[in-house]
Amino acid sequence: MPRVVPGYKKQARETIMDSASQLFFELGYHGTGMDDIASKIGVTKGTLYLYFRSKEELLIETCRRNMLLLEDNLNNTISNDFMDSVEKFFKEELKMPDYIKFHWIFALGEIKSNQYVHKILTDSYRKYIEILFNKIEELKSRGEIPKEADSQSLSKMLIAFHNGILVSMMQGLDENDAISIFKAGITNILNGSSLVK
Amino acid sequence: MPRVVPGYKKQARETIMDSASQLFFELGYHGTGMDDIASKIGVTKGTLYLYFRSKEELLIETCRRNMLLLEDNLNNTISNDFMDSVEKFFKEELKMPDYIKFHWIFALGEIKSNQYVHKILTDSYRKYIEILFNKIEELKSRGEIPKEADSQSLSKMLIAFHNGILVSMMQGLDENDAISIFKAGITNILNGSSLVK
Amino acid sequence: MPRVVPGYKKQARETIMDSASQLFFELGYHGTGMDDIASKIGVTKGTLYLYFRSKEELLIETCRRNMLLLEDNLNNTISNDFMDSVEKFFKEELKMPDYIKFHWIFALGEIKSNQYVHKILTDSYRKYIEILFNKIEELKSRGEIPKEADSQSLSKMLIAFHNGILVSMMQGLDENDAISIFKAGITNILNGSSLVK
Amino acid sequence: MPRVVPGYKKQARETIMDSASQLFFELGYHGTGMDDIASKIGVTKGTLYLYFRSKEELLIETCRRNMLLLEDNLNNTISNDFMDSVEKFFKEELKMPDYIKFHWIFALGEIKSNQYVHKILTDSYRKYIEILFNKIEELKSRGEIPKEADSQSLSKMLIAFHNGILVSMMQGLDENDAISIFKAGITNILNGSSLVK
DNA sequence: CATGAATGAGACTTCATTCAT
DNA sequence: GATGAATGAAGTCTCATTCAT
Repeated sequence: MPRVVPGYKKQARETIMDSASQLFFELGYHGTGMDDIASKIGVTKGTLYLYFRSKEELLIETCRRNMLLLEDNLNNTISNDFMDSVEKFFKEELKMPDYIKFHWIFALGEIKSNQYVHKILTDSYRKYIEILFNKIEELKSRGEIPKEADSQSLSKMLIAFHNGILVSMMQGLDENDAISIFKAGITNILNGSSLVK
Repeated sequence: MPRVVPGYKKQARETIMDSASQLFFELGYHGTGMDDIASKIGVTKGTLYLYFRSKEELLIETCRRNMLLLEDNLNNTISNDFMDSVEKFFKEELKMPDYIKFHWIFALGEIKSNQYVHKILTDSYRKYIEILFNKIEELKSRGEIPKEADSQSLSKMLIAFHNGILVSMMQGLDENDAISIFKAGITNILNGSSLVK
Repeated sequence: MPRVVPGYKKQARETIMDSASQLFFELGYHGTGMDDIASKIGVTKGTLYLYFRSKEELLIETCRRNMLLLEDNLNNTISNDFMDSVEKFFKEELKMPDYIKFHWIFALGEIKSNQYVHKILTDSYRKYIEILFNKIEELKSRGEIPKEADSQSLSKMLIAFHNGILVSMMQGLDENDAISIFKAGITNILNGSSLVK
Repeated sequence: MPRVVPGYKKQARETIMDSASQLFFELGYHGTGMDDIASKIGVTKGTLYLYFRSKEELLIETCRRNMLLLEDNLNNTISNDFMDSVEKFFKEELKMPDYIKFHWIFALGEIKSNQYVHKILTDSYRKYIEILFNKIEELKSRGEIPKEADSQSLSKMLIAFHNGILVSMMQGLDENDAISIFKAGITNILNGSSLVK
């Protein structure tokens, strides 16, 4: 690890979190040793403790960072042309490495046993709802979605559908299928939006 | 534990799998000790090894059994009136204890590191697709769904949406919301089915 | 196990000791489980405790019995024609199953940690010396061995040589070689007996 | 344990092997716990695993090292005056701690159940034969042993006799007796060597 | 007489964490 | 800042022994 560099500490933390992310995703949190994380980036175990107080802190920080990366993608890609931007959003997401884009699926395994992970995931869920809610309201005001539609419910449906597709990918759904049913599903959900009371 | 009872051994295995299921779900696979599983049902560690060769075997058998319980619910509730039965299916599912209905979410955490869990989950995915595919073909033949709809894609969308809702519940979506958006979403997806090429 | 037979209990103990002997020899004392011993003869673990108070008792009794079998062979084969009888003795010994003829080699591994095994082996050593001592004195009185020879030392040499050959067999010496060097060695030792002061 | 010393790791391994050797000899391999080995040298169990991957590796390395120590003694003491050097060899051997000089006797207990121990012991046997064979051929060429003697057989006899005496010592033969019959026996075997066909 | 379910102590091994260097 | 030796608690699994049936 290089040092005496401004922001060095921050960079080192990132490097460690990358390593941890990948391994947590592949081996699970408990299945991953501090040794594994360290040797993957060519340092020794002890070094990790210079940057993170404990393995749990590393988990939490990693979790938080990865959720932010995913949210960033939503914020960066969503635009006025909704259908266009959902496609762009999803394609960008699929370009991310598995250990980022599927990160929250791994994290769900820790949600019951770690209050911090729990908070990160539920907060994130609320944030997604909020972002989509606002977008949908905007679409309503532009007349692209009927005013009677329930924006709350629509947001939740869109999120559920999106997450469900990622889960399906882990169970064998291939990427091209994922993209095509993602677009079709989103369209159907929005088209049928007047039905939601 | 009573003994010298016909089917006793099978019953004992079930008891152990119930205990394991709950704890795996709450603490994660690696976070759960054989001690925990044993003492939850009032026996000692050693006893578990009379019924399962190893902790991994216990994981796999538990996984397999729980997936079957979920599939059973689908098979038992699906009927001619599709919209009626999806509602029934989902309500029955929600009645199951968390450690059963959310079981596969926990299992996803092991999917990368255990080939048997991987197979169970991917096989299950394929089975769900097949069941829904057949049902949809039937609906098509009865004219309830346009013939142009792609049954494969529709099945995958329905599954993704369903799974996504369960994931959302773990992130804070409440049960009543879940039911109402489940019904609405399924309706929308099916109504828009003609759009899927 | 058949029962209601006179001497049944004795017979059952023999059967168990045979099983134990073989396994102790193949897997070592600690490497052998009560389960292994029991299942080899088609009974369950619990049964063994009807015949032996503990695994240690089983070890000791097995040890004692096997040493007696080996001594019996010496007593049965030794006769007036010494050179003839040593050959007969050795050939008979080689016919015994490995777990009997090499038994004491296995037992040496327990000699330091079990006082009873220790006593059995040292007693046996003294008995062998005594038997050979008497035989050699007899040979001396018949003039077949010079009177100046030290019968004690000769006995010890013969025993050492014999045991050393069995040890060599476990290290790869083949049976035919064993027989030929056994005869030659015994001859040489006796021939040179006048040299022992 | 001191550290950051050149060769520290090697030294630590030696210390551990010494501890293991003694305990294996006294309590047997299975009778010895990693705890015992560790606490004898004032470290904790975990430390052992920094130097040996497993208990079995520790056994094998210990076995190998001890056999080498014994071979070294043979190589270091054998010289032109054969009778003189056999005595020196044996006296040096007797000076070694019990857990070294009797090590192979303990190891024989594992020979049937561990292929590596098996190989170490059989290889060692072959090496001893080779060393002695060469020495005897040399003695023949110097006319100290009749040319008709079979060097192979003689080597095997000498080894058997030597090993048999060590076995006898474990069964109660005292050291002085051992030395005197060792010398006498070797002499007799060599003197009678012309008889071996 | 025989079983086999259950035990519980103890085995080997791993691993997050600490700390002297 | 980084190391790596050491720890000790905890994990999985085994096994001699007991006892109700």
